[in-house]
Amino acid sequence: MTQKTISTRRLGTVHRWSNTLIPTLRDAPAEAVNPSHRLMIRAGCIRQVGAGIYDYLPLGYRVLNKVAQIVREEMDAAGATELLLPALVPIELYAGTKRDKEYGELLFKLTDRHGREVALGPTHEETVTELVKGSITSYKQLPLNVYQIQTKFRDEFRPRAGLLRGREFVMKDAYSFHLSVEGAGGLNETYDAMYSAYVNVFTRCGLDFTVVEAEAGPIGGSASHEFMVNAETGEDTIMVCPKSGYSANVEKCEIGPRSWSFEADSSVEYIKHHTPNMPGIEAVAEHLNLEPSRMLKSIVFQTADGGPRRWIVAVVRGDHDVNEGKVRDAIGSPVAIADEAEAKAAGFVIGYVSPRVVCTIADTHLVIDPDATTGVWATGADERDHHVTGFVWNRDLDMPLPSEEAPVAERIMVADIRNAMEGDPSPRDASSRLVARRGIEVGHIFKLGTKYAEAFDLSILDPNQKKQILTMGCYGIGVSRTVAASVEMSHDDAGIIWPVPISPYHVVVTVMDPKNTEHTTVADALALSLSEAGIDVLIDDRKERPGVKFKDADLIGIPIRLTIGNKALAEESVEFKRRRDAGKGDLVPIADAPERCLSVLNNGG
RNA sequence: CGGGGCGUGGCGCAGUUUGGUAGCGCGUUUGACUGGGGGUCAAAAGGUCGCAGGUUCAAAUCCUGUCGCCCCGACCA
Repeated sequence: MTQKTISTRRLGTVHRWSNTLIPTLRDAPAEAVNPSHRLMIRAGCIRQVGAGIYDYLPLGYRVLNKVAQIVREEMDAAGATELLLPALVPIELYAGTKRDKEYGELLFKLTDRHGREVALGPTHEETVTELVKGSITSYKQLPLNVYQIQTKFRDEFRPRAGLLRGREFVMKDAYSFHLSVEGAGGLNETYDAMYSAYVNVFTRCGLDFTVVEAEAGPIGGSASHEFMVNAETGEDTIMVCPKSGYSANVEKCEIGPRSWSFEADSSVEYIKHHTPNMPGIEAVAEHLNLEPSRMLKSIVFQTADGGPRRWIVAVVRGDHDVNEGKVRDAIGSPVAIADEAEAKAAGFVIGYVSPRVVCTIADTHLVIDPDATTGVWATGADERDHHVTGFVWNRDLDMPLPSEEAPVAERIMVADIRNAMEGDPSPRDASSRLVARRGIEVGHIFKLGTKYAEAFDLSILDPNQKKQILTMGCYGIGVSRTVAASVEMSHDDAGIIWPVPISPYHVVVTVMDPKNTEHTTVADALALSLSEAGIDVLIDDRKERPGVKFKDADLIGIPIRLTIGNKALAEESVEFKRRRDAGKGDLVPIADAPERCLSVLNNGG
């Protein structure tokens, strides 16, 4: 008799604590500092192997896989398809886009037995571009969006905070290819689809997050958004307008209109002071006994657009920070901090530069932040070891000054060129002020444009038989970082509190007395019916004291605990407790338990 | 890349100043008692003190070098 095999699928997983590896720790290793790092180690999710290198133990790996699976489903639903790229990438590929230099030390490099140089891929723009170049032959195959979920490598100078900044980490990267930016099949369409997919991913993961406008960064490109998990312990600062909903990375955040003028009391005396070895604002301010906010900070940039070099002196208030991206946007050309030797040769006294250089050094332009206009200032004396006080723009600068009506004068302009700060006017609602919040970047989407396609000459004939360079987008999610971010976002003194969708198990069945067959029988039956409802179950069948099991259950953060003990069994019940509730929970008839679990899990645990 | 700190059983730490045969708590193993929020008692296993060299009769301890790890800053998808 032939036996027919049918495909079956288990809905939920049932594991026994005694059969898996969950080495919980009462104390975290001294070197772990961040909540996610400490708790994930204590909960037996990860172990440190080296700086920025970790083992993923079963518990941690289950969470990682759940996040990855959600990412996968949403990417597939948004029209992207998965593939796998190599971790080992020949160095020539990165040399093609000069990123072997741009990444510099961040790139893990190794030499194989034949002396070839190979990099451990930190990201794969070059690899996919090369792949697509060799495999796409017609514009009819566009648009195309492919992605991979895999380990990436970056030799971070200072890895830290556990999974938040490792040297080896799991990342999803998607790359899209288009004939155009606008229109059907264009970059914008896919970018928007990815944006929605990302919102879905992080919502489904159960995370509290904010989408912010971001700088494109060294990867190149135009528009860019970051997805930030809201957490006090986050490394990134984001600015939010509570009224309009505008939010942006602090590096990108615009500042609303600020009124300004160059009028000031010109009766104050202009005095030169000896300030030996004090190129910094702080020291000078202290020496002259005034606030840094009464000083001007003048940073010398040079244009970096390949054309004839111009000097750009960015002037902000002493307590503010110049934003290079804003300077670039203001003058409409890429800029870089001036080469110190060249700037000195041109006559800049680096460390003691004042706005007056615009009058004395050729090809020099001034960009002034509104907050650095009106008033009487202290600034450099354009002379080594000297500063001046009593600097007044409209008296001490022999050059046409702009006004609010005409913010660009001959070689001087006023523009928003500093980093936003809490309390600054919102750029979207004049009546509102910006608020600063902390976040952890878990996703980033970019419109890359043609940078990589050009570097690899990735072009194709369009319907008009014209050769066209392809336009690209790239979309990353830090999968392992997302896991850590969710712990940063959601934990308490007792341990982790996993969001339901990414929790390693949904229910932990705590068996009070594993030697009591009634206990184990009920536990097994319960686990079975829970798993049939699609619930992942961990049975704590260890011969441990109840206190140990309760503490561990809290530590590893499973959303629901069902306790099986004599007290509840006497009433044909189990004890039901949500992780986020305090106390002992309440009795639920055994037969009703799966229903109850399901309804609580469906409502976010 | 600048500044600081730390390497001693699985984890947390003492011992280093002033050299003298390595200790505590937790955890682990065995037994007994116990049995609903990290229990008690008893017994036991487990460390060439990161590594290498030097000084010394003698080095966890002093000297030199080296490797590793962490924190702050800078930098950074």
